[in-house]
Amino acid sequence: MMAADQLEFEERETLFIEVILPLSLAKNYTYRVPFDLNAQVAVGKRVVVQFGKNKIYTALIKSIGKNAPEVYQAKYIIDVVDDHPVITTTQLEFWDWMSDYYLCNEGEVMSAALPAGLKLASETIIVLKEEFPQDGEVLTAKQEILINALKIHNRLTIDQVSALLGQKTVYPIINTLLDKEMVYIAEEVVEKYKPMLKSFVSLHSFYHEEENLRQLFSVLERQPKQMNVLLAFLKLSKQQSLIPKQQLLEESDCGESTLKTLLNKEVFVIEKKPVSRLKEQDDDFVMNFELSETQGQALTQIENEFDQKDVVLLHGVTASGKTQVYIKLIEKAIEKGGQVLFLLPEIALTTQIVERIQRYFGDAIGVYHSKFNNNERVEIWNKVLNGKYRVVLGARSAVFLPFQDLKLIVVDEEHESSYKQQEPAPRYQARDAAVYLAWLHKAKVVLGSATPSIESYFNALHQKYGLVTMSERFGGVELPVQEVISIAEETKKKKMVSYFSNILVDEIEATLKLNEQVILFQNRRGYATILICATCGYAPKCVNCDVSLTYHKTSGKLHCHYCGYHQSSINVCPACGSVHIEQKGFGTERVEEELSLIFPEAKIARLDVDSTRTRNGLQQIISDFQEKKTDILIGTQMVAKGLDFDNVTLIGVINADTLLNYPDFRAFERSYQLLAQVAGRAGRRDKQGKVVIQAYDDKHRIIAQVIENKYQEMYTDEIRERREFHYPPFTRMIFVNIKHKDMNLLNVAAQQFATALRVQLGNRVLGPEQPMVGRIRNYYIKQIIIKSDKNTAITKVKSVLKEVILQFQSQKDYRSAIVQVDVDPY
DNA sequence: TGCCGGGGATGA
DNA sequence: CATCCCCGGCAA
Repeated sequence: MMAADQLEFEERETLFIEVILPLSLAKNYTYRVPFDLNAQVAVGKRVVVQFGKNKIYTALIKSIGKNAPEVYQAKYIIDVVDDHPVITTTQLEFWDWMSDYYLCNEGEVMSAALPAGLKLASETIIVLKEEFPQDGEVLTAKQEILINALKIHNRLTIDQVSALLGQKTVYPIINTLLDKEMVYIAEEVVEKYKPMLKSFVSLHSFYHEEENLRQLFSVLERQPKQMNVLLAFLKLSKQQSLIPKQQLLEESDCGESTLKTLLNKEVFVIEKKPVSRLKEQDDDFVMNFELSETQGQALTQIENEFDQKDVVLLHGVTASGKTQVYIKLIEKAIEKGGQVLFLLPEIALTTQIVERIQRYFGDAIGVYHSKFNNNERVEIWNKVLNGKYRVVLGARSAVFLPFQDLKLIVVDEEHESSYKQQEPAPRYQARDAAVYLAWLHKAKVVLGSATPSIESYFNALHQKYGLVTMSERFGGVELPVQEVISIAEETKKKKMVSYFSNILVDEIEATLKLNEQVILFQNRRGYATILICATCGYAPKCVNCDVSLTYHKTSGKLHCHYCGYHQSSINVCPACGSVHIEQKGFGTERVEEELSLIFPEAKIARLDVDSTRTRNGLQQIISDFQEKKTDILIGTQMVAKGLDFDNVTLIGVINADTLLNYPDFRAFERSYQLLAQVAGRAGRRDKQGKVVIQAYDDKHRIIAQVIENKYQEMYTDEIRERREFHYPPFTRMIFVNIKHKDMNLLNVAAQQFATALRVQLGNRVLGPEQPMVGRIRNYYIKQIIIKSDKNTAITKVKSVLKEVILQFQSQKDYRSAIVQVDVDPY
């Protein structure tokens, strides 16, 4: 028990808190707590602080101390936002690990982890002073514009002013108006999360007295409409405690006006209450199923492995029914009272698997991915925090949710590259992060895939993970018939119609006749990859990046796929004036066009980043295809990722070579996974599917291995090469990208950086070298690769790297260089 | 991240 | 010379 005088002392004690700001800052900052907020501060709560001259942010309390910083005077915090911590201590540990492992700032982790709705930042607004001196003031044209705009809009943000005046520097102008005392500046904190409010109707407390209510009945006898509303209300109130206004109006079949009269008479009162915007699930709907023998065995094996190992790799061929096994595992985990995280590649979250699992687990399940808006994400966050959600289906960022008691993590399609965040920092691999997160919670992990990543399979074979294999397709679904076509030979025999071999065309025709659907895979978007002048060889390039522009016919423009730059297309060569412009290479757009010439009747849709850019584009394309509104779906690798369509019986790969020729040590692994996944989409249930793969290099070993379903053989080949050439999993890789606008300065800087690393790490350091694309968004790029073998402690490598970065950035000339670190860049 | 001040580019 | 833009430094 705390003595009264001690409490007094505590209240008067000055506290200092270390906070994480959601910005890319090298260190955390310390603020001072005013006495009256002492009782409210706690680790994991958010506080409002001023940072910089007048910006206001929400920062997160990381620790609370009693010592004042020695070298500076700490500012006071403005307020404490939360009643209860929104971040658990486990999460803070997880953040710590992430910033440490992936070599980034805690603020960057915080930015990635918190849904935008939980991060408030202030915005500077300019407001007109009410009693500003009228007339008499001589204004410049720009000041005039601004004042006039303010007279209409009352308040403007800095961005709006900037747009209004058409220039970036606006502060000088604003400052002149400040001096004239015509306007003032305010910081407006936008509370980003807004609960959804719904109007509920209740009876005025006066009528809670039975006598009064009886009188009301007699009063309303002559107003049948109002009586209706009252009766409807009483009827509804027997069934439920809260009566939504909307429901009452529907039930009583009356308009707003009748209700309004009753409100004016103070019979009813209206109250607005926050309601969830998440769709509630029917939880009575329980779908029961029995596991097949193979599935049952897999389940038992996984559970047995869990006795020894924390992570189990479930290697199950496509259509082996891994999902049912997951469901049983999830069920058992939540029976024990814990929570479950089910990770899926982003795109798979828009589809059937979600529905299936949602239907099974009812309203104890939450879905979390980037297509949700801010408010919805905050609501999901809170439901995970207070334990209402027992299961969360989510994309990679779901690893940041505030789990209380995680028992199991399932990572489906474990090999998917979309688990790796590329940009911005933290460049984390959600699958690997999940393994660490599970360790924090003492939870178990299942990694599932039909084509496991080389590193996971390696871990399984080397006893780090358990391994469970399902090699039988569920319900005896037959493997698709696969056919490889040599584009070179078919061309020679004149059996190619544009990009399609006769065989593929015939197959498409046959499939459409049966009213079945087709997926065509072409791993390039746009229309033509490049335009090139046949006379002089000139090819239009991006002004910001060192890449050729891709021609998009839909927009009629040349697009840069790296920075988004676009310009109108050319008919005449700007270099030599020739009109012979040739198109080289082709993408999904072109395939779509050519195909519609061959099959003018067929309904064709395209699934790529371009066609799914709009809010519901992706969902629309997928559901149209599912509902058979489209016959043929042409897509980039998006079509391979966890999409299941029952009626698809033909898959065509237009050109497998683009995948195989990709200059990366993972190209073959990726090609195998992609082709196998694409092929796996053909023919489910009772229909045997067909796969047609077109390639110039039709004898490639990867294609043969896909066709013959020889994962192990592919693995053995790959692992041999990885060992020989010192690639992961035999080494760990860290990419250091250094960027600068000045090419010469960059060259010197990168060279020096590499030399500094070599002093301590020797030949583990490779480069600097120019990456495939040597300039993006006007920044030249050099890449240094650190390959550390298994025997070198990676912590040592990282601390050396940190040191070198620090030392590098302390040099005046190099301050403007951007250093980006990517740990495990795959 | 966003603001400030300094220095260089641009232009009437 | 004024105005704008870009860059580097800095914030507790």
